[in-house]
Amino acid sequence: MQLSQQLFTKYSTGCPKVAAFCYIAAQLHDYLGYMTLLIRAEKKQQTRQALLDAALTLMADGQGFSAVSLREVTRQVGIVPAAFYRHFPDMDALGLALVEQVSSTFREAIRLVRRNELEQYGAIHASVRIFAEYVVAYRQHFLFLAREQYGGSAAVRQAINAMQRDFITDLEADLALSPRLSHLGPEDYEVLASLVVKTVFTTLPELINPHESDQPDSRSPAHQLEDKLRFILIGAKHWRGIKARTDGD
Amino acid sequence: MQLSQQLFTKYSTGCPKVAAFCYIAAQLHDYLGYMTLLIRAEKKQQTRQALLDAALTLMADGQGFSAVSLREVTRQVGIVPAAFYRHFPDMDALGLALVEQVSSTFREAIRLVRRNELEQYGAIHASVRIFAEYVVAYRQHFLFLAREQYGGSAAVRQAINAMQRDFITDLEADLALSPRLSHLGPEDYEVLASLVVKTVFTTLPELINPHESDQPDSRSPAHQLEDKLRFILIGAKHWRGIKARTDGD
DNA sequence: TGTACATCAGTGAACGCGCGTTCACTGATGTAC
DNA sequence: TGTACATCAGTGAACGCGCGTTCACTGATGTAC
Repeated sequence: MQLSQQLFTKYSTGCPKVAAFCYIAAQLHDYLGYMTLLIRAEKKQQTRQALLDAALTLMADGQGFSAVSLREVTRQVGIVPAAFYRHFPDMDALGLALVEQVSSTFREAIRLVRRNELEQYGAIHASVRIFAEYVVAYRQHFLFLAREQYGGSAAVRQAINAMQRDFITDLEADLALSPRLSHLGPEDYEVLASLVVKTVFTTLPELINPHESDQPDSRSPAHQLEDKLRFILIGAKHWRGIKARTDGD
Repeated sequence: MQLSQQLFTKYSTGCPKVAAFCYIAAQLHDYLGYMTLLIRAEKKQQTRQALLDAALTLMADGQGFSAVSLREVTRQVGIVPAAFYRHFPDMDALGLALVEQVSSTFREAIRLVRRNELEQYGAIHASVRIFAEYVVAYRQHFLFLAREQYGGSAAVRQAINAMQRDFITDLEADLALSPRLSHLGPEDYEVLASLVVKTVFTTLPELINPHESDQPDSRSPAHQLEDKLRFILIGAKHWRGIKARTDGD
C-alpha cells in the first residue's frame, strides 16, 4: 500500500489523465498484493528469502544440507545459477544465514515456553506441549537444526553448536535463580542446563515425525520428553544427597 | 603360517630342490607377514575391509558419509573405481556394512562397561572412564556413529536408529532387574533407558574431541557425562514422589 | 601328478551428467542535475 | 519536470571437473579330471 501511494504521489501531479492512470495502476498493485512493481531492494530481499526457503524445502526430502547443490536451489527458486552470487558468496554462507534464521525461530519457541515458568512440575506438561506444537508448526526449521547439528558442513555445525551453547548459558542463568535448586554449585548448573538442552535437541526428530515411532504401545514423543525432563529435574532436586562422592577431579 | 605350511606341503614332495625352494619361500612368506601369497578369498576380504576403513578415514577430515564419493574411497585403497562393485553394489551398501561393524564396536564397549555394574553410584565413575577410553581408542567408529545418526543417507540413518533402539531395549531389561528401581512402571523403564542411551550418544562428539570444549573452566566431558547420568539415576530413584501428576495421556 | 578349463578381483578406457564458477550482457530501477 | 547516467538483479552461454556406471579385458587363483 505504501508503495502504491508513493507511485501515485510521484506521477499523478500535473496531468489528470496520468493521475487517473496512476491511480488505477496503484489500485491494481494493491489488488495483486505486492506481486508486481516491487522496488529493487524489496525484490532482492524476497529472492534471498526464496533461496533460503528453497534450501529448507529440498532438505525436507531427506537429504542433508551439504547434499543440496547451488543449482538445485536456484532451479527451485526459478532463477539462473549465476544469480545466486548476487545474494551469497557460496552455499556455506547460505547455510550460516539459515542457522541465524532458524535460531530466532528457536528463540521465539523458548520465549513462548518461558511464559509458563518451570516452578512447579505441572508446568513441564504445559511447556512441552507448547514447544511440541511450535516444532510442528516450524517443521522445516527444526528439521534443519536436528539434521545439521552434527553432520555436513563444518561451518554450519559450528554455528549450531555456538547457538546451543548460548541456550545452555541462558538456561544456566535461569536455573541459578530457582529457589528449588539453590543447593547446586555453579558447575552443577552448567551440566544440568547442558543435559536439559541436549535432551530437547535429541528429541527433535521424534517430535517432528511422531508417526515414525516404531513402538505403538509406548508413550507419545511429547509425553516421553515430559518424563525425561521430570527425571532430570527430580534428580537435580535431590542432588545434594550424593555429594559425598569421590571428588577426585 | 597355516598358508605357508600348506604351500610347503603341496609343492615340496618329490624334488628336494623344489622342496628346499618352497621351504625358503614359505619362510619368506612368514617373514613378510601375510603381505604376499594370500589366497583369493583372504585377499578379497582384505580389500573389502580396506574400503570400509578408507571411508572412515575420509570422514575423519570432517565431511559426512554421504559426501564421500565412491572414487575417493577406491583411490584411497589404491584400486580402480570399477573394482568397487566386486565388493558392494553402491555406497549405501558400504554404509550399512559400516553400521554393522561400528555396532559391534559399541557392543564391545558396553560389554566392558557391564563388568562394573551400576548398582552403587561409585560405579558410574568407573563405567564412564572405561567407556570414554574405549571411545578414544575407536575414535573413527564413534565419530561415524555421532555424525551419521541424523544426517546423510536415509538407509544409514535408519540402521543406526535401529541399533540405538536395540541398546535401549537391552538397557530397559537391565534396569528392570535393579532392586533400586523396582518402584518404576514398565513404560518408565523405556523412557529412562532412552534418556540414558541418548545422553551417551549426544556426548560422543565431546568425548571424541575433548579439546574442542570452548569453556576451559568447566568440567571435562567425561566428568560432565558422569554428572548427567547421576542426575538421571537420582531422578529415577526418587521418581515415585511425583506420581501424583496429571496422567491424562 | 600334470593339464586343461573355470572363476573372478582388479584393469583401463569410455560415457554422459550435473556440478560450481566465469563472463559479458540486458534492461528495469534509482539518482543527479 | 525531464533527461542523462549509474546501479545492479538476473541472463545465457561456456568452461573444466569429478562423479557413478558400463564394458570387454587380463591374469592369477582355484578346480576337475
